[in-house]
Amino acid sequence: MNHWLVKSEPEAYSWADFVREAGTDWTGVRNYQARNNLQAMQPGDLVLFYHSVSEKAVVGVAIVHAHHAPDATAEPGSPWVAVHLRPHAPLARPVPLAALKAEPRLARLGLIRQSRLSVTPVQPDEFDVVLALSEG
DNA sequence: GCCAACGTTGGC
DNA sequence: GCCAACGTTGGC
Repeated sequence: MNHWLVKSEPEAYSWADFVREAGTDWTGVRNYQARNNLQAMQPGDLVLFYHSVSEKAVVGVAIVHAHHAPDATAEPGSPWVAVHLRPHAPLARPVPLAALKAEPRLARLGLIRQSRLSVTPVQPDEFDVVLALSEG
């Protein structure tokens, strides 16, 4: 199983919206590197859900429910894809970006190294560290 | 509000 | 194919 992190501005689409809808097609990604990451997602993969801009914290864990399909919000024939995500569990407490940056074991986290990339892989040990921070 | 990072576009 | 200009994202 692989692990990932997706970003969303909570003003545009929040964890609360996601829970209310009990899942969503993760559409709107228009960057090839991020798209490649969407294409690599498999059902059952766990995905950290990060609120960017106003909150800057990891707030929950989603699970990949269906692997990639053409993004219905993109032009037909375009290369963009979406996966279907469902809520898995909220974090016990949100983990702020500052806490991620302060943790040496997360120094190589994609979110930190490439802050603009909206879909990034997460190593299993990094995933565990984030969960531990939310419980600590 | 500013600015760094970075992707895209288009002229040459 | 190079690179300057420009737009967007997102942290500070």
